[in-house]
Amino acid sequence: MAERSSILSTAEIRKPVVAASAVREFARGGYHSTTIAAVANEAGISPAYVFKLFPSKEKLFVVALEACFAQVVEALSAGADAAVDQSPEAVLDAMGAAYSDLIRDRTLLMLQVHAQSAAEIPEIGQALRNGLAKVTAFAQGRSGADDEAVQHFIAYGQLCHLIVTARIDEVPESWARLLSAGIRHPE
Amino acid sequence: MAERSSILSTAEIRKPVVAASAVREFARGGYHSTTIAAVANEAGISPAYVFKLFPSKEKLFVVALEACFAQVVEALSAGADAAVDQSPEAVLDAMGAAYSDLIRDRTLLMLQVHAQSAAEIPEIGQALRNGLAKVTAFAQGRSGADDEAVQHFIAYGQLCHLIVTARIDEVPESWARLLSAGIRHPE
DNA sequence: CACAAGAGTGAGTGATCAATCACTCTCGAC
DNA sequence: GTCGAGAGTGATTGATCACTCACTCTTGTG
Repeated sequence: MAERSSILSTAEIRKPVVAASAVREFARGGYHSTTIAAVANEAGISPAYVFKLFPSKEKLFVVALEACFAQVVEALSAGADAAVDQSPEAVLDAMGAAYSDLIRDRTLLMLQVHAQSAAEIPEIGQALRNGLAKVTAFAQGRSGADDEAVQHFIAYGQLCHLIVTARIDEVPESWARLLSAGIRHPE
Repeated sequence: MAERSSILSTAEIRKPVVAASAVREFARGGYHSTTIAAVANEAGISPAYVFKLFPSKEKLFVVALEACFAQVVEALSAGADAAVDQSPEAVLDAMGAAYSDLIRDRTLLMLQVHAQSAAEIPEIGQALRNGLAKVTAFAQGRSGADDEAVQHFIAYGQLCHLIVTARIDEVPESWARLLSAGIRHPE
């Protein structure tokens, strides 16, 4: 086989791959009801090896959440670059559209919701705050919008999370259409 | 002892009491990591008797969530009655203040967040949609505000949930102050 | 008193799961 | 070729938990 293609051991190379599996599985089941065996299975390795790569389930969730927020910031950044013009309003708008695209498959959105629910676990709460700090600071710094506009951006992001997790966009009643108005839906 | 003080059996009388214990315990731990034993303990009965009163953990959670949303609507109603005037803006504003008061102790808010995380369980998802339908329809009907204002009301309620669950209001950094600006905090 | 019906529980049971351990296998360096 | 380090796993373990069952206790009624 090719020589070790860098200074990374194969274990170090595998970590992000397993983390990606963890993102998907934790997004499906949440922290408490997702098993290490499920993540291992998704990654094609044995459960025992997951614990060789990560010290605990908690830490694995934290790594998955960090990967999630990194992808979110990356998507916002790409969206901002593609804005029709670089005014604060246009950039925030483009970021919103990019986020809508990103969460089309629900995975990254669900993981954030599950993290919120598990935030009483100190390391998870801290990882959640770190992620939100990155997203909020990036949205403000990149767009140059004022505080109020950024707060509005995040608030409607949270509304979007509610709509998707509760599948409100599949409800035809008027209260549901009211909540979903102007929000892009998955699929 | 006094005669059966109505047509209700003592089991029927106990159900709402146990449901209130379930609200508190599920709010603390979420659906998956809260045990029936914890709820039973909080209610001062045996775990076995919880299953005499409710058929399953799932159903108990649903009943707790229904109780939660009933209290929310009740609080919004009382808040609306106390509005400085009955214009849509003033009524929505008063409802927001009443909601802030209601969730001061985090319990009802956390339960909603945990319900969102457990919404993949069909009965819980349905109960969540039912609760949101009641809250949204009530907010619109009672205030008479237009769709956009009601959507804004719910979106900022969700932002409030994020701030409280992640304890963002305890973070002194600027991104956190930006998100928390103008939102009332617990305690 | 007798007894029926409901209130309430103690002691399980079977399943599940995070975490561990003792192992085997591969492969590059000498 | 042999040695050692890292990759990777199967088999367990100890704990937890939803749910069940067989049982006792109480109380109101005839």
